[in-house]
Amino acid sequence: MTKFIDMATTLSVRSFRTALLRWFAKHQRDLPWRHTHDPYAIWISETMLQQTQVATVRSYYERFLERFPNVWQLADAEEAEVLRLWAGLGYYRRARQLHAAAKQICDQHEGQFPPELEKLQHLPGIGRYTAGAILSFAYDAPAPIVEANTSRVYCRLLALTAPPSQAATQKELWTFAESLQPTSGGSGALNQALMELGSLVCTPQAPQCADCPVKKYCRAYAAGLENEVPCRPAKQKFTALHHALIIVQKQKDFLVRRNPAGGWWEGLWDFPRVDITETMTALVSKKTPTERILVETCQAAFQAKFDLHLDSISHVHTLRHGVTRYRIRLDCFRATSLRLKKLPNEFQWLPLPAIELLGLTSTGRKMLRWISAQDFS
DNA sequence: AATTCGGGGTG
DNA sequence: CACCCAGAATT
Repeated sequence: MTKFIDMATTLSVRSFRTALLRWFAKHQRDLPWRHTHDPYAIWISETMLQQTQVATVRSYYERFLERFPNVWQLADAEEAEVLRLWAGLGYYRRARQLHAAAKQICDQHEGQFPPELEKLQHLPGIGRYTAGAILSFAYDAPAPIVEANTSRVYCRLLALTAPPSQAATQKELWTFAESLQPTSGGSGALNQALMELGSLVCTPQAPQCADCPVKKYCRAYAAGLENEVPCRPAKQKFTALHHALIIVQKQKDFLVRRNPAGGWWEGLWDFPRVDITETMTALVSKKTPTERILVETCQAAFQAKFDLHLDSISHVHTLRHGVTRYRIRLDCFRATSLRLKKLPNEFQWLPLPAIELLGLTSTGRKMLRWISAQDFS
């Protein structure tokens, strides 16, 4: 704290805050969660915003609050309904934890958010950042925050060249965030302003230092290091996966499956799919697989995994999508008939309008749109 | 301390 | 395609 003040010419943290807040008052975006001090609404927005961009969250946030206006209604909901409203946002664990936390808040805290950092952090899905956000935005309590935007802003203000992910750097960032907090109100606005600065001016690439209201406090700017700081993590390496998906139709119904516990997309619906990575890499190293090989592999994989025997399969579509460190090639097949002894109960036959209402994975929704455009009938 | 959770928007 | 995102929990 003193380090920063010493560095920042003769001006104090107070002047820093004033300059930042003046800029914020003029340039802040109009975001739906800035119109409320309801800790519940703020909690929903912060959870949705975890690792998810503002533009993506907007519509989800409004729809979710409309469906679950308060913590009691969320606690009383079916998990499937919560997942349905979350479908497409990703990180579905967040939705399940949100639901679990809502139940805890109703059962153990009489529906009130405990206005203490520690108790908030005991709730599933609420870590240090989210707890600080709820406290400062809802109650204007002096709680520091560090997330993607503020982390970058702090790193540049302090000219921290070490990787921000390192534990020691993290500690510095939280200490610095703490040192910026006002003691007599205004934490909420300050934290919002810090994030907004990171989002609009102190951007990851090509930060607009000329327009920065606090450039005179910035060590990176003074040293011409604004493009070097914060240092970037090493490039991610991806693992290639190959999945096969089947579209099976019985009159107006299509076969869909709910992902079981313990795997990816738990609780979300999709068209039946299997992993064929191993077989495919063994069969065709690098070359584009022929349709015949794809079809046979798909057939064998569904037989092995679900004891499903598919007839007359044809390859109809290919999707590519990313899941964290994986890059998945998804080959889609249409099977006109299948034989099986007994359909496991995670499967269902449903018409397209009913499938539309399920909590589908993103690929599930893509496939649904694709099928609707196909004139299968 | 590193890994694992999705998915979409943007250049 | 590469990069990035209002992180948290688990190992």
